[in-house]
Amino acid sequence: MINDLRNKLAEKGLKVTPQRLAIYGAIVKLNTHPNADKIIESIRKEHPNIATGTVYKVLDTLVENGLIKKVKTEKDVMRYDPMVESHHHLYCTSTDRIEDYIDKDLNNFLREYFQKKEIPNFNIEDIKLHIHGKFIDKN
Amino acid sequence: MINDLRNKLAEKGLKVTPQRLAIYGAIVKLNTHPNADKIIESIRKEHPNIATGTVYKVLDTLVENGLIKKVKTEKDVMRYDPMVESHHHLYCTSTDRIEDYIDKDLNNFLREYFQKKEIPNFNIEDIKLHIHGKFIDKN
DNA sequence: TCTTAAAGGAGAATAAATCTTATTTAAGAT
DNA sequence: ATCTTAAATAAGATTTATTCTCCTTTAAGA
Ligand SMILES: [Mn+2]
Ligand SMILES: [Mn+2]
Ligand SMILES: [Zn+2]
Ligand SMILES: [Zn+2]
Repeated sequence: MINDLRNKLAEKGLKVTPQRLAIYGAIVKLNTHPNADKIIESIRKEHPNIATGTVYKVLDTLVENGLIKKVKTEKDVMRYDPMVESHHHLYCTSTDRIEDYIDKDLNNFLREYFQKKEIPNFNIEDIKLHIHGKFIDKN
Repeated sequence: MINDLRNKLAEKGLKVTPQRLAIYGAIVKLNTHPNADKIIESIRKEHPNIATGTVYKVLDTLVENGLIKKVKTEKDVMRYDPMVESHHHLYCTSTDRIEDYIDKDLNNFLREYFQKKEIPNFNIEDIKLHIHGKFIDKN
């Protein structure tokens, strides 16, 4: 998956740098839709000298090139997602946990639904569900 | 609608202050899911002396008491919504325009859909669609 | 190996939001 | 109508996430 990134960066004419690989690697490894701080914390173990500004810059670059996505939250902090295919999210209403929710059936339904029922004066490009609730696992 | 707020504040044991009325009134009047800055800009015309910190404080209070809602964005800034009944949003992908999307049929479908197809280890409380695309009006 | 534009490091700057403290005020009690 | 008091506000400092500036380093192609 890091090699995927190498290729995608090269394709786009972007330099393959250790910083970019580390940051992308951290987002994938953490697998928790981390924010910049969590990413920095993670990469500093192996690369103690990557600058904070670099992390934000790399995140922007990766987003602009479609290699990661931003995840919206109710807090004043952005989070990042290595899954670039359109999918939905489960938001915990009592913690900051965010998980992926993938549902092809639902996507198909939504596509058909909005093909029939057009929204006046609006051209849909993408639909994401924000599913709010509580995770109920043993811990 | 401002009188609604007076009552709701009183019900909750909160003081009815000019600041709270002005801020809530601005959100309703602007009708554009404004951010704190836009709200401040609007209220300062009539109430030039309301402090910035007060606006944020009041917004928090209103959110905590369910009188307004936060609206998530891809930017590092929170926006606010006077419509507290659960509804969906249209997000413009080229401007910061956000509009309400209300669709009872869709809500009914979603309720049924997720009654049948449960999400493992997750208890749904609310579902919001973020519909991304472009407004196509004449201007 | 050389060249060079792109990228990163360091730290200052900015913008949104929060916090602190003194002052004011809404609202209930007298 | 006045008094009392907890709640709310004003002002401005502070924090936090993010962005910017400027200089140095480096990836990648020649
Ligand atoms: Mn900011
Ligand atoms: Mn911020
Ligand atoms: Zn995701
Ligand atoms: Zn709305």
